[in-house]
Amino acid sequence: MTRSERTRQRLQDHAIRLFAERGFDNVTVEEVARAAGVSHMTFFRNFPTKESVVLDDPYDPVIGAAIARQDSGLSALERVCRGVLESFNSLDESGDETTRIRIRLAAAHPPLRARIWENNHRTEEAIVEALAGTGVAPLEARVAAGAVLGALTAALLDWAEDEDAGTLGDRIRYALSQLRSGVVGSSGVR
Amino acid sequence: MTRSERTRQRLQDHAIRLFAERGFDNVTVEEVARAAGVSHMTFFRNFPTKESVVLDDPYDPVIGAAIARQDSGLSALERVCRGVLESFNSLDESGDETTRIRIRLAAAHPPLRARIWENNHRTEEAIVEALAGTGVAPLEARVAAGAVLGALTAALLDWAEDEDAGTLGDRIRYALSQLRSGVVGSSGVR
DNA sequence: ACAGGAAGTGTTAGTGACTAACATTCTGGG
DNA sequence: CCCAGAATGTTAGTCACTAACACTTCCTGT
Repeated sequence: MTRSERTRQRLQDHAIRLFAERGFDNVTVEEVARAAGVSHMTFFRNFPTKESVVLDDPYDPVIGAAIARQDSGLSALERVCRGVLESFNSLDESGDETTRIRIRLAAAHPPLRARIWENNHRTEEAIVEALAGTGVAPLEARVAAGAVLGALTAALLDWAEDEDAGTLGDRIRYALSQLRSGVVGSSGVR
Repeated sequence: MTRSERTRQRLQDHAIRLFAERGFDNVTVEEVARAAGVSHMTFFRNFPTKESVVLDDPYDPVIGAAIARQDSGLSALERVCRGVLESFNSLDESGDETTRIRIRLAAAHPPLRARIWENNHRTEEAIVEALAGTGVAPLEARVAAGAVLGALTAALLDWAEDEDAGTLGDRIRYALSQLRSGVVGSSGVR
């Protein structure tokens, strides 16, 4: 781990800690930087915005690859579901407790919460690209991605705020299984 | 229309115009305010943020009411779909061209695009409340709402950027019909 | 070990979104 | 016409974020 990477890690750790202690809006970037022993310029060289230090995780390539791997005989929606599930299953199930703190911070703060969708948009693009390789139209891919990410994010935020929820993996599996079966229940009607 | 309402309208019109002409980031709040003949303080008394002047539309109560009206024998997902569709059908199909400009502005600008989800979160809460009245659990309601809003928003953004797309209503109907049928296509597998 | 360039960092000064406080003007009902 | 309350302006401030430039630290090849 290079010195620069350690600085970045230190910045993120102190930031999360201070935000959790005193609230996102009551901590300045200057304070975070000082706590990590650097200047505010170093903060911004490592994180483009104050918000990004909380919402920093690059899952997109993994998800894109998993989706591209799905059987092209399945519907776009089903392939996205399965790809997302596989991606999360491959992560450490024990889960980082820090992840929960970070999601909770975001859930409690509307601007942060909104910005989760900047990450989701990148993931959406990765999904569109993965599906385009097997001939799925962009709009169809986008709608499938939007639905799955919408359900997923709802479950994620709910999980973070719910004190005695189970594991994140369980929550995700539940949300996607609901999405998959949700429409079938009405198939006889109209 | 009171004078205050007219000022607000003038602010929004000039803001959208200037943003469309020169880009969101290249217009200051001060300039918008001057164009509307007021000071920046008046701008912020009418709109909480610079971003909110673009993303201002309160559909939530309409959607909530439409969902509450759905047959409780249907799945949560299906009820949300139908409620959203009914709400949009009841709007003027001719559609405001301004709406398109506003969505296009948001689509092209990541921070704005993200903030669409602050509106969506309000809509989600309205949906959860509407479904709670008929005994649907919050998490189930949230997942259904997230999926439908995710698909809907993807279609909306795609529509705004696509020059020769049809009407917004058609686009929405297409997106939701894809969501409804998307899972069924895989019902035979696994 | 050492020169030298690259990469990381600090300082300073600036822009622009947003807020608080208070003085001023305007508006609508009596 | 008058006056209470709402709408607006002025001023001064905080804080996120950026540009420019000087400085220090690290790494590489010899």
